[in-house]
Amino acid sequence: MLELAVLGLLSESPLHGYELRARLKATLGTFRAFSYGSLYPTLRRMREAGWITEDDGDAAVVADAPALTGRRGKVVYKLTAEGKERFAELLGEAGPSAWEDETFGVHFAFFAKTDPEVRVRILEGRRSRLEERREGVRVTLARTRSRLDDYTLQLQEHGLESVEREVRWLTELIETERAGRPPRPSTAPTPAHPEES
Amino acid sequence: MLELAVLGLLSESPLHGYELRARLKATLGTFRAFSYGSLYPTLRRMREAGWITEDDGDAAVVADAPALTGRRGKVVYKLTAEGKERFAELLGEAGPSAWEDETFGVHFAFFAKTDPEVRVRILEGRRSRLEERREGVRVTLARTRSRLDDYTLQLQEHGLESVEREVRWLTELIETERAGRPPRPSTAPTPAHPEES
DNA sequence: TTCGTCATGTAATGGGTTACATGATTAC
DNA sequence: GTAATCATGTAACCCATTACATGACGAA
Repeated sequence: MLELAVLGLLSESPLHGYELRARLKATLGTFRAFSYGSLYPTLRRMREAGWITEDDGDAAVVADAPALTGRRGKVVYKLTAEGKERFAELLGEAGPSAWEDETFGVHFAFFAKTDPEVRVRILEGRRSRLEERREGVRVTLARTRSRLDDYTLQLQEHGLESVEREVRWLTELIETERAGRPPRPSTAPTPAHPEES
Repeated sequence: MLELAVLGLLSESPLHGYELRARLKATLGTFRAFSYGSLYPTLRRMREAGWITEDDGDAAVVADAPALTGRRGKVVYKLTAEGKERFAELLGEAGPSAWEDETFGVHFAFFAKTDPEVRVRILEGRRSRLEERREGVRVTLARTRSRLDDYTLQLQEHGLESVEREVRWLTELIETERAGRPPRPSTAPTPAHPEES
């Protein structure tokens, strides 16, 4: 998960850990957040796996002081050839590993670099996943509705509506994909000031 | 998490593990699912903690065959006095542990058994949590919008709308709470047949 | 008699989090 | 010179998952 996200971001430009995390936030939005406690170990593992290397960003600039006692300064990472391969491999996956709750957002975030056919298969896979879930909820809801208290019912229905909303979103995206158009976000330019009461 | 859910369900009636999982699904809906691999160990821990006991459901019925070789038949669990206390304690929590993403749904599911004042504080806590997140996204979105590709943008905006939707939902619930009314779900009785194309 | 579903459980593993420790750089 | 924020990292832990193993029971 984090691995894919890191490969994706580094495929655009070399970055150091701290900056990487900021980009992660900007790229994934509400979908997911990662802490340093998982980012740095992941970077180490990826380095050990040979997918990234340290591209000593400003090492030259401070080339006098460091000498002994392990580095001190930004550690800029960049993709290796194997890393690019690995990224391509992950982008090609069009199974559950790409459309489950925890993973879908990250795959979607790199759709611009994903093969159009893979995109459609992932969108469809996610949609049927959600449709299954929706039907499951509808069935148990129909069976248990009368026994549920107001709050539980409220929770069920809010959940159901969320799923239905995402299904509609996916359907639109799939249609757009089939038409070969890019998904132009038609939304207004996001009001700077919230008008919530 | 699972612990609270189990305490909540057992506070209504004694249940065995398998049934417990079905109720979990019915109660939490789209919010969360648990596997047996976490349910059974949790039940064991809770038994060891003294919160639940085995209320040998139909042990009497099959009282001849079992004898040696550890049980075979349903293991029905029920709350102990300590379990009820623990449940009340968890229901009283009105901090982040009740309104974060992973926990909110479970707490909400047992709102019918939660003190009205605690309910409002949890709803408000969750709402400001989401408002923070919304503002965070709005800010980074305003800063990076032009640099984002269509898909990333699409993801951001879908996420933003989801958050806004939940904020509206919470605001309605809070108003209803303040008015002292129960949250009657006004939605139509859920169409049995999906009319998705 | 065999298939589906009800039912209970364990072992290995995974993928993260929190809290902590440390130090460099920038702005006031 | 000190506070904020940039920057890197580790250790302990948590809460779950997957895959597996086992077995009872009812219906075809």
